[in-house]
Amino acid sequence: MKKSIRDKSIGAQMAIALQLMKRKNHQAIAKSGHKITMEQLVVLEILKTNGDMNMTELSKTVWKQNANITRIVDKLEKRQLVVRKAVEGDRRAYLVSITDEGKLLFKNVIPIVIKVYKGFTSGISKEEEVITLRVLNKIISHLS
Amino acid sequence: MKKSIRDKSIGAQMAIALQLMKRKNHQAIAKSGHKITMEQLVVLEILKTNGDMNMTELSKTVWKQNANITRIVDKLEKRQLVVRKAVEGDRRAYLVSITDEGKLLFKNVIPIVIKVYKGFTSGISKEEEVITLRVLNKIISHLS
DNA sequence: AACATATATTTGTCATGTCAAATATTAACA
DNA sequence: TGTTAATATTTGACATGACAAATATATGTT
Repeated sequence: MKKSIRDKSIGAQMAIALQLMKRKNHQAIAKSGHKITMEQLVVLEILKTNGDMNMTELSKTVWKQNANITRIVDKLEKRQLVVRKAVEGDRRAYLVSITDEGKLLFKNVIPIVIKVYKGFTSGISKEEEVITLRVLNKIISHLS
Repeated sequence: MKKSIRDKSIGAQMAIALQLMKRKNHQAIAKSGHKITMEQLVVLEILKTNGDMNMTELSKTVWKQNANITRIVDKLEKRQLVVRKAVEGDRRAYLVSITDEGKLLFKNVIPIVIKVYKGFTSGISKEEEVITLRVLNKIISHLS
């Protein structure tokens, strides 16, 4: 058997699995008539559970770069799912805050994503899940 | 503990790990003075190990959509790392073929990627690796 | 042969990712 | 206090991802 960067390495399989996963989620969400990307949904969730945040906190929490968060928040704000609120005492920063509309959309879409998730993780034992998470977290800590 | 689509789910951690991994690879390659993306590198490898392929075969092999492969091959061809060769008997298709220059670049870049890979997968036991691969492959098969 | 259908590939549009550079504002220090 | 350094955020240029529609050519059927 030939070794390769693709063939059966954790990195390679992760890339494939993630891509399929995102595609499936996008499709399920679109089919439901909603219009939001997974990335946007994650930002909504973070704001919903953690409360208002500035851009830097937000980008750290979602592990994305500031530039990307800027654009995601732009789109969410255009649809009034979040708002930027001035921070007194620092005119460089502001807080991003989820709106009621944002919360509602999140509430409607999240069951779709959960259903998809359950679908493709079925048949994975508790032990397998624990070990896989441990491995993923090791990788993350090595990389960050 | 609150459950969430991000918090500690395999999907969420995969997304983070993969992103960091790709970033690290890009950085290491750039630092070495070479100029190629991981996606392009994977296409080169596939062509190198599997021989010439048409676009449809190529996209299936790398699990990407045709549209994306078209653009990746465009860029590789512009740098003469691959060439498109006519297929006799079917003027719709052609074969994509890696050039000597492409092989050389691949040979030079691959050690960098392997080194990065070893770095972030260190401390993962054989058993953990096997189980993680099994889980990833289950997910892939559920999704495809 | 003529027309409909299937296959192979590309193109357009938009969302996200990377990096580097630009802005704006605040903090620090000589 | 004035200049420099640090922070917070955005913008620009480019690569990739998704989907749908457009092209071109082959194939199948009547």
